[in-house]
Amino acid sequence: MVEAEIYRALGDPTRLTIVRRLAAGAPATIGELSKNLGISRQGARKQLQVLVSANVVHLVPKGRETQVVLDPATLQQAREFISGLEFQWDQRLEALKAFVEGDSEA
Amino acid sequence: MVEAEIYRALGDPTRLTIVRRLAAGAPATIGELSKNLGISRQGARKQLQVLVSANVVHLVPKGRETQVVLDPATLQQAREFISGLEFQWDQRLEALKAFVEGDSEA
DNA sequence: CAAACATGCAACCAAAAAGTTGCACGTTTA
DNA sequence: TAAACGTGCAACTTTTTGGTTGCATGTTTG
Repeated sequence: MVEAEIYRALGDPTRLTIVRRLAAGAPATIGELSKNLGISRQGARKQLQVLVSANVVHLVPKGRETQVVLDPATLQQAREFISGLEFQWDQRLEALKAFVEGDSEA
Repeated sequence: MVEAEIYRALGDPTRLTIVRRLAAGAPATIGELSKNLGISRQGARKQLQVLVSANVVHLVPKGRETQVVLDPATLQQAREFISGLEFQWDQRLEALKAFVEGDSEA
């Protein structure tokens, strides 16, 4: 069961920016990621925590700084769930089309 | 540019339930979709509006009732954006792996 | 036409979210 | 070891969100 939590985590401009930067290979310590988001470091940290709670990201403490790492499995899960919706939907359209075109053709 | 709005729309249990039902081929009038969500019809309508604003769904008025239809293009966009993130991330890991294993091998 | 139906809309409320400030604390490094 | 650095955490404020109730309005149908 895919949780709405995953999408909720991605559903905020600040958090999506963070995820984009991580995927693009940006620095990756909490401090670095917190820069240029237009909010305070503590504010950014709270957003980061939302991503952590949704397992979109996880934290790896190293000495005095903490590395932020993307969790590809969660992204995959989110993507596959959407694929599933699309698949079901397509099937419905196919069925409808067949019906309209004359399912019971001579 | 993919908007966080799409994910925000999916990021709520009630709204995700609505989307799931639509994809699965459930009835599809506002009234039908509003049932069994554990909230009032008006409450459900507000959630539906969020999906409409994010283009996850669109409404087709027919007489006194209104049909709710999934917008597959939006789902596709959401899925492809995630694919893009995964792709970038994979590339980074590949590059890192190559480097660690000895990029400059004799 | 009147009743039943499907829906829209605004006002209001409580809870959650987004962000801030202030301060504490372990880790490097000069 | 003192200062600088990277972080964590709690208290607080302001918006946003999720939900409700009440009522108005167009649409079918008996």
